[in-house]
Amino acid sequence: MRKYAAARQDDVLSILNACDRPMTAYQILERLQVGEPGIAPPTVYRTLSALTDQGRAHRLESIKAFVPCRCNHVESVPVLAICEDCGSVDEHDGSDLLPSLTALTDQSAFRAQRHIVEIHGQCGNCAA
Amino acid sequence: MRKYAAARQDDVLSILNACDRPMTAYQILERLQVGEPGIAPPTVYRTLSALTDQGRAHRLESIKAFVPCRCNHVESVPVLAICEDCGSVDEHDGSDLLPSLTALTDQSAFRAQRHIVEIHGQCGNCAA
DNA sequence: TCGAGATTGTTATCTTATAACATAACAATT
DNA sequence: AATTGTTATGTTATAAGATAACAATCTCGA
Repeated sequence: MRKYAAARQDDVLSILNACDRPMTAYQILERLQVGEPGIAPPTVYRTLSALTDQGRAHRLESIKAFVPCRCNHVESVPVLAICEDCGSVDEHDGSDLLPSLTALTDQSAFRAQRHIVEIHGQCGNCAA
Repeated sequence: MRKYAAARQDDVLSILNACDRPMTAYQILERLQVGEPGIAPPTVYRTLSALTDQGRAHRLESIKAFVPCRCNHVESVPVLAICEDCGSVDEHDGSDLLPSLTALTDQSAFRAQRHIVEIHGQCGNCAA
């Protein structure tokens, strides 16, 4: 009935990895409930929030969904390209953007902590 | 009872402009209902979606709120800096980011249509 | 004026997310 | 090992955000 956070995080991450599309919190919840019927939304949200804090998963703010991190969790600026046709998501390391971003925020002495960069469009397959 | 889209858009925009913080759709709804009690959520969402399509307002995806555009609606890449302490939002023209962003998406032949750049941190006042 | 098409209003509901509290585990001290 | 304080996890209920589906109204050309 009770499961430690780390184990649950691994479960959720493998659910995310088993899917080639971003998943919403409630889709993940459904999957978890197959094995553990009592799971409730806060458990999923807490787990997802731990995973995103660790950089092991990313939340796609603009579509309210989650993907596993495919970049070794090291980018300072994850860039997520979302295909509006097929729903696939591609992750890039956007560290190169940092100087330009800093130039902008320095204008107003803003101290940046977290960068969100999402791009909507068509992936290579769908645009072809 | 009935009001054309353009007029309603102006109403919503001046509500947004009268507020120095981002507003959620339901906060805007509340304000509208002062003068027009019958207004329902879909009206607000339709109006906001027209405004954001026109570039006259921006949606802050990461905090589910809206701000009026302060940049003459011309930037190809709006950059929104959100202060996590006071909630204020600063808008910048991120057109300079475009070359780097394009370099990333070109790797996978992704065709970008819309860029979302949001930065969380502390504004000049709060960081001081 | 009539009717097709577009716009706007309304109802109801769905999805997403979290507050608030309850319980269980762990750790430190005795 | 019992007591107590602290943190982690589970549970209930509901808040907040968003939209589908349909109804009413307007516009404008024939």
